[in-house]
Amino acid sequence: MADKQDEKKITPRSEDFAGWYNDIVLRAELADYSPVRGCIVFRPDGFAIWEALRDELDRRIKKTGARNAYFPLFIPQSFLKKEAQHVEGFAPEVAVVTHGGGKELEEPLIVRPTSETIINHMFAQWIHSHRDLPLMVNQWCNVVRWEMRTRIFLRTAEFLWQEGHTAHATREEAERETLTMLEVYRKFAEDFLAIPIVAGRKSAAERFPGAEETYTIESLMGDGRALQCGTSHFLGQNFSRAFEIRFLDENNQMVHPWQTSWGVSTRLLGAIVMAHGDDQGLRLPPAVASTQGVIVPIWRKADDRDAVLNAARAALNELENANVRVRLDDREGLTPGFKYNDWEMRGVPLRIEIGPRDVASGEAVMARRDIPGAAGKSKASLDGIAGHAQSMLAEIQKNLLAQARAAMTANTHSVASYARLQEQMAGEGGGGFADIYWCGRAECETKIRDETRATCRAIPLNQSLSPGQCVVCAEPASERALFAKAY
RNA sequence: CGGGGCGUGGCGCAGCAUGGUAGCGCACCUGCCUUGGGAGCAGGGGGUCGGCCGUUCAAAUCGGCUCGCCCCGACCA
Repeated sequence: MADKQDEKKITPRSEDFAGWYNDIVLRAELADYSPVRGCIVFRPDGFAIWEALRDELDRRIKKTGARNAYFPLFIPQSFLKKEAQHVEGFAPEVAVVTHGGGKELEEPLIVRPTSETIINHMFAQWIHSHRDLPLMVNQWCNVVRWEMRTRIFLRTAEFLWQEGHTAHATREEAERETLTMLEVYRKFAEDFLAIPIVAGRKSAAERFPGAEETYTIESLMGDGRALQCGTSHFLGQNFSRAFEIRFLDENNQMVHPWQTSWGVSTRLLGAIVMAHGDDQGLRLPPAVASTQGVIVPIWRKADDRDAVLNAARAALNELENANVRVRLDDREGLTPGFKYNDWEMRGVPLRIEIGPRDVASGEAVMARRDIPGAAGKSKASLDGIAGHAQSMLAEIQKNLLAQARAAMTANTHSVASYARLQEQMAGEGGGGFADIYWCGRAECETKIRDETRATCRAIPLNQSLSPGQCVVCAEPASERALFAKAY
């Protein structure tokens, strides 16, 4: 019997984080492996999360003034080579199409790993005057990067994302745009995905190939490893020079525009799983859950059945009318216990249990996914159930962020010596964030990486600290940086 | 590419040392009975053991080769 139970359970998070993560993704039917190495299938429950996330972010992006467009999947190979750092960064992981229509192509096509090159090629033809600026486009698409090692959602050979590309008349305006989008991402991650974020600058080593500055929203997962959840790049004039984008400014001078690009990907699905999941399975923030609440009817005797189901349907109706995304699990032949476990695995934020006792008392049992076990159960009157559910969902949304933030805070350590840093990063698995003074030099960063496997995740914005000494070389350091082992 | 693990019904595994023609749990189908934390009983269907070659009267089991997957590392969103 114990064996039967164990088989149904997922790998405990504390025992094997990677195994736990894979179990949840597969068992909650978010995604499945595909016949193609490194590529995954997004199953309906997983894709629904992406759709919810995409719809919300799309609204927020459009509010900043960007509009959606679509550029081709294939890019002439020569385009990649136009920007020196860019080609160096991406060439090794690019898929190349050499044949089409039964013939070898005159010039091979690459499958986009990102679209700076082809978009800027088009920008060069669309931008002639300062009146054409700013030009702000965004596209939702797939990209391909031939990664050596893949992890479901976190790093797949093909992934879905949005990439925004903008061109501006002045450096200042482009820099402002970079930070505006970083803030859009930060708020989106925290308010919608309930994932706590550190917003900061990347070190030169971690910068996007071709960018002058890269900013990141970084988070910490349950195993103490950091995950880059989104990036916003200030490209300077690197691409506008490489692709000869020029315009006449107000002074009749021919100049290159200043540019940005920014993106988030389906990696965020992995972030949701890792930031919120527990040993029972997935825990979805109500905002992204396609099913926010599930009603489980319970009856013993046949004559209870109708009364229970009637009450359940009435509740369903009221909740639907209040725009709560709810469903009734009236599957026959399954015990309530099975259904509880099933919906908990799938991450549904709120469960509403209605049995004969509840019908008699005009109540329902509300079970919150964010608080496991009996502690998360309470009663609510069936009359006005929608209001109860809505306020409870709002609390769950807030609480998931609070829980994740508490975990991140508990795993962030201010470290004053190199020995302490090594200690924190020792052993397998993550070590959380090490908040250190760093002089900013690549030598010290490399030393840390080589000796602890931690890398610079972010140099947090808005620091108001007095200068200190680099934990590695003891030279003066004007800023603190967060180092961690990363996904 | 280096290290580790693994390929046997849909899933998880046993069988392999001492070769004899495949078994268990879950899931599935039918019926009865059940439903407040992963129900029970009975009866069913489904695999030729990743692939190839070899040894043998006989291979899931022995030998060789090969393909694939997962995990850890280097690369990266």
